[in-house]
Amino acid sequence: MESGVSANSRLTIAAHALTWIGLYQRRGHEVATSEQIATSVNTNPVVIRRLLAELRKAGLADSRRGAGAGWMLARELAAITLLDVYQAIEPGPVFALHRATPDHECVVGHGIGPAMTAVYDGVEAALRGELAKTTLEDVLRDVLKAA
Amino acid sequence: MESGVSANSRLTIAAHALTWIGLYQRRGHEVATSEQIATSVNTNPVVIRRLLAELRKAGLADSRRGAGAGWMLARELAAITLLDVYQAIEPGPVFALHRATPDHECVVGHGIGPAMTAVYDGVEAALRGELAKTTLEDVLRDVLKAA
DNA sequence: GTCAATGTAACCAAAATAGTTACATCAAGG
DNA sequence: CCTTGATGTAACTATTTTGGTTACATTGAC
Repeated sequence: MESGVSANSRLTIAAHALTWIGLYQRRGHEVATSEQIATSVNTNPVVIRRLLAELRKAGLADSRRGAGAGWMLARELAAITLLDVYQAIEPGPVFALHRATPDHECVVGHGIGPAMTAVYDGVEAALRGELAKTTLEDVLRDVLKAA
Repeated sequence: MESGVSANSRLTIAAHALTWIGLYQRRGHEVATSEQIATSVNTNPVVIRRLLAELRKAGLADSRRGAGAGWMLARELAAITLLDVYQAIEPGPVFALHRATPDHECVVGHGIGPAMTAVYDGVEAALRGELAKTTLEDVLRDVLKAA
């Protein structure tokens, strides 16, 4: 999973799930089930459980088992940024180097890796900085505004 | 190809190829063949030709056919930024929305798409801004410095 | 006309993500 | 203490994307 190519829709689904739980709790419910969330996301409950398990590991969500089981937030929506969510799902790098290692005898083949890595590090930093700007509270506000 | 999820290693390969051509031309050669480039990149010449064809469409590279055929730069390395290359290969978005459309009856399912799209637009803009900072001349300088 | 390269279609392989089924496990509450 | 409704997780399948390969028509300087 750590060598994956892209977070793809995982960040969208994760933000959707957490925002859903947050709104549901705000309406007075204790916990949300993976089935309820899956219905809103339009996917399989197992996909939600797997994703929420990763978010729990990162300290963003929590779950209860047994009767009256379900999911809850581990922090307020306002205390969770999209960067937190992004890092919780451990996406692979946005850009990858060569699949097969280039010819090290060649000057370009030898030096291109480090050169591009430096650039890609800057890109990832910019991406993270941008994601850090938005909290799930911001997302929920936008969501309710659109309704 | 325009609905792809990630540029992945394509930006790396494209930058590698163009830098290689630039250095080769700087050493007095007129054109570079896809086979020479493929050797340095360690891939199949067809992969290089396909990629360079996209770069040609974007006005970054040019090719000659017949005897003495091969590839050349359409602009100086210093006049090509990594953003130019990135846009030339038309990568899919870094983040995707839901694969299956979420439940529009649900408030969150209805509003989450636009909310996340706004965020993702900001991320893409930051990413592009970062890529625009580096030219292939910068890349070549780093490459030669590492040698 | 020869020949070495591009141009491009068609296909195959590999990797990652998403979706599905199945079932063990848990814990509240009767 | 046992029923019940949920989580936890493994195993499998399907889909998508990317990269690699083969094959062959086309080009144009010599």
